[in-house]
Amino acid sequence: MSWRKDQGRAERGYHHGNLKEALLQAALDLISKKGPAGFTFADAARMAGVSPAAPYRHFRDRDELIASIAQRGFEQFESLLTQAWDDGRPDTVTAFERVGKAYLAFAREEPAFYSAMFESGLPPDANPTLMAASERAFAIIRAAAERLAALAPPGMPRPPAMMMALHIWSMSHGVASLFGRGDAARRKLPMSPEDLLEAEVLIYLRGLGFRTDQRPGTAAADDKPAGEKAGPWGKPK
Amino acid sequence: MSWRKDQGRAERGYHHGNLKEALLQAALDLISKKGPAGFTFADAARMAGVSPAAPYRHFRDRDELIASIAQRGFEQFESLLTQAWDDGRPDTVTAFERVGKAYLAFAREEPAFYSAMFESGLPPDANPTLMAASERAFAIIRAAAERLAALAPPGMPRPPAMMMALHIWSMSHGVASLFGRGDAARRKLPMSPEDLLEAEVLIYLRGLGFRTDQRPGTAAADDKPAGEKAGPWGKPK
DNA sequence: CGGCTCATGTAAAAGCCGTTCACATGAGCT
DNA sequence: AGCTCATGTGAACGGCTTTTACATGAGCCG
Repeated sequence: MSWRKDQGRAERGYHHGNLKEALLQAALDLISKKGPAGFTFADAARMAGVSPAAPYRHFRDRDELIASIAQRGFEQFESLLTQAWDDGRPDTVTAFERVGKAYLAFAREEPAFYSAMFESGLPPDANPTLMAASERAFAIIRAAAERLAALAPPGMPRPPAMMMALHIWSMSHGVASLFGRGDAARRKLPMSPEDLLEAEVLIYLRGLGFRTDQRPGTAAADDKPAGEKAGPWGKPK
Repeated sequence: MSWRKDQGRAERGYHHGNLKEALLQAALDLISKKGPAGFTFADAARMAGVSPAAPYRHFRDRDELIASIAQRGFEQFESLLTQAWDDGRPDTVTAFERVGKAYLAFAREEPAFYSAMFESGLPPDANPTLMAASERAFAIIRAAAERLAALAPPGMPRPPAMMMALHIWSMSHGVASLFGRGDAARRKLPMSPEDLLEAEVLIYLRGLGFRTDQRPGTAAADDKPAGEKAGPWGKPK
């Protein structure tokens, strides 16, 4: 936390100087505490130390603020996924799993962003730039699926890469939204969401012909027989 | 639509006679139109033709109304899933897929229920009876997973049935909540959500050692070699 | 430096919603 | 017939969203 005049409380001229940013920050705080429904425009204004009408100089209405947050969320999300994917290093499957973990980490650590992005109830077609940001983030998953598809054993029937990407996305989102957030969490689970998703993805990949019992440092050496070993699921704890 | 005094408009004594039910109906209408956030208590009262204070004779507050709807939703959901599962007839895998389709059908055809159940932002621990209803619905999926697990080829590593159930649930919920509702739908898709989920589940099951290229009328005959055939994905349309 | 202008903030008000409270009504029982 | 209590009403409070007219002062131009 480090704006110029802290918390907008004390000496602050007629003009705030950084209100737009302050409102976005305040909204993030409030959404993470009370969900996107519980957040109010007036609260954000109060938290920034301005009158309830001030935010309208920066956002057409409450929805536009939420959309801005969602947009910013998708950008951070894209950057996080890009980093996790790391262009498929050290090997495709490892990187792919890292993407799944990054997905859950984002949902867990940035619940406010995640809610704004996926649970705000905004019409996705209304905001072209928002939809574009969302698609850029999905493009990472899609690119990863593409690489994965190219690597799948031949002779197996194989779905289009787009479909694989959608599958992975739906698994990740399903786990995240049912079990993802620790704080105002949804349901209780005999294991961590991360473990749940990892096992799910590994089984799915095995269904595509990948051998997932263990992975070497590089993709090239990845061709041992299917294992009779432990599998991706630990003890239920 | 068939209450006693239609729409509460015309001659209606001081007492409504069926207000609780009318409010639930009205709320369902409104939620399906504007989402659980856009729904207002006052609107429901107006639609039932009573004063804004009347609903408080039947629900402690707005949240309790939504919780009632979620509860009712879980009950219908449970009944639908039970019917779809049909105790595993004619064979386990077929019945299992039917459950997945029923899941999506519910999300699509009862978006108001689905929203109230999964997207209302209600604290799930606050309503013990609601949570119980939710768990009864999940128990169907869990029972189906149990049967499926028993059928999985031995020699394969196999996750606990509970985990399988959670996997299936997360896939279904992920697809439903990302692509499920046709009306105020979320994202565009090159295929139907049903096809997407079916392929996803089939690949997952194959990852557990099931042969899913084609299914016979009964589970007993289900032991042909893995197919090199078309697979669960059609043309992308 | 003086003055203009326009982005940015304020105050006030209208309209809506959730919620509460005292009060009205009349359905059903005795 | 009369009582009672569940059910509905009206009015009121505070809070939220959004609009409108007005205030402020930062940045620019001469």
